[in-house]
Amino acid sequence: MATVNSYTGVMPTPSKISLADVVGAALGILETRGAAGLTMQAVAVAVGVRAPSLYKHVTDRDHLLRLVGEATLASLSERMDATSGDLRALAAAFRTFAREHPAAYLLVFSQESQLPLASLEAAVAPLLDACAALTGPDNALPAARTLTAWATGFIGMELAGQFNLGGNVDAAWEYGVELMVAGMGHGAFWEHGFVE
Amino acid sequence: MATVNSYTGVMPTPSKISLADVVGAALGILETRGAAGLTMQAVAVAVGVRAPSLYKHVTDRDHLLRLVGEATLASLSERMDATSGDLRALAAAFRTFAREHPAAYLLVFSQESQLPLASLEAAVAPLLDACAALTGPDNALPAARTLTAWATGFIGMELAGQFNLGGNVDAAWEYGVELMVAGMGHGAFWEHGFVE
DNA sequence: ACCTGAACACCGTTCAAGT
DNA sequence: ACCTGAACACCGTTCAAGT
Repeated sequence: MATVNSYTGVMPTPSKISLADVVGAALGILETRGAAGLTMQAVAVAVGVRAPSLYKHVTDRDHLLRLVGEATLASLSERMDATSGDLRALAAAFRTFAREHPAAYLLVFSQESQLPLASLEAAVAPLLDACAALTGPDNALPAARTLTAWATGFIGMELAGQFNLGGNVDAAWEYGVELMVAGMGHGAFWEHGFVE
Repeated sequence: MATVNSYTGVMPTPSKISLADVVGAALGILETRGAAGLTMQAVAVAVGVRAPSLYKHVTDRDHLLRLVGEATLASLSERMDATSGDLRALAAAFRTFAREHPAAYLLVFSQESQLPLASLEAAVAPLLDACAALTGPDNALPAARTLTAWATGFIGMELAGQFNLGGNVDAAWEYGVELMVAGMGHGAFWEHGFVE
């Protein structure tokens, strides 16, 4: 009895590329050639196919970018979960990931990401927990927003090379971490209460 | 004696558009249609000319974006200088400007800006001074970096609509400001000293 | 000396036609 | 049922030709 493989002349051609292939190739191109180099054409070449064929696996370039972003978030989540849960360790893991995968990081944490917030929050959840542990429940949300704003802002500036005044960038990072930890620890400065 | 204007048939055609016209049109398009809508074609139509003519005034689309960014930084600088110099007021002015001109703000403070750092620093200089007044000279630089990282990160998230957990976003902003002010005021948490 | 039409290279995307 | 070539719309940019 003939196998499917020996019969390709008769059977409908089985697809030689999977969605995982496409996303994987896109991730590789993103890291080596940056976001601008991540063209449908480049992905097609990488997986050994012509550009139009990609639309069998992906509705859009935007769709592909979203899948790449989700894959990136998944590995970031892994990394965060693997830390001790200490706020300093979490912040360090976050920054390390960004420096290792700058283009993928920026894809996720830039304005156009449009990722489902659920996955984004899952990745950052350990950070929020660490904040809540310091502030107590009432100030947990504004504290978490302060921390994530600072971290993403710092990393964005670092990746953009906007820290050109010299000085010790690592020391500035640690200064920020310690300021956050200290401020969240005793919230005496915060008299207004949370709701206006 | 014939004026130049009455003689246009003979004189080399005087340019009907100026660089200021081009930059002004680009600023308008940026605000109304966003960065993606800011095409050379759109600018050309706005100033009443065909796209190739723009290259008489601008070497590149990148060049045009840089000019737009510099114009944006100039008005931001004005705004910052018009405040009292108090750190809370400066931060508020910065955020207000970003919300009034989100596309222009993002053009300047995103990864691809490539603006001369001199003008960028001029715009933020009052912020740095306010930090130095709180921390003293030794910690001024890391403190300023912490503050600008937090502010740009917060605004970036706000403009991207990434604050979807409900709660009071304005309160989170003020929580952050007060945490910064308090932390910079008494730097007791910062034992390491600045240089490692 | 400015402006223009035409052209080029390069995108993303569609679709009828191949196998 | 997947893949392809050809085509389309839309970019930025160049350049010879108009005035």
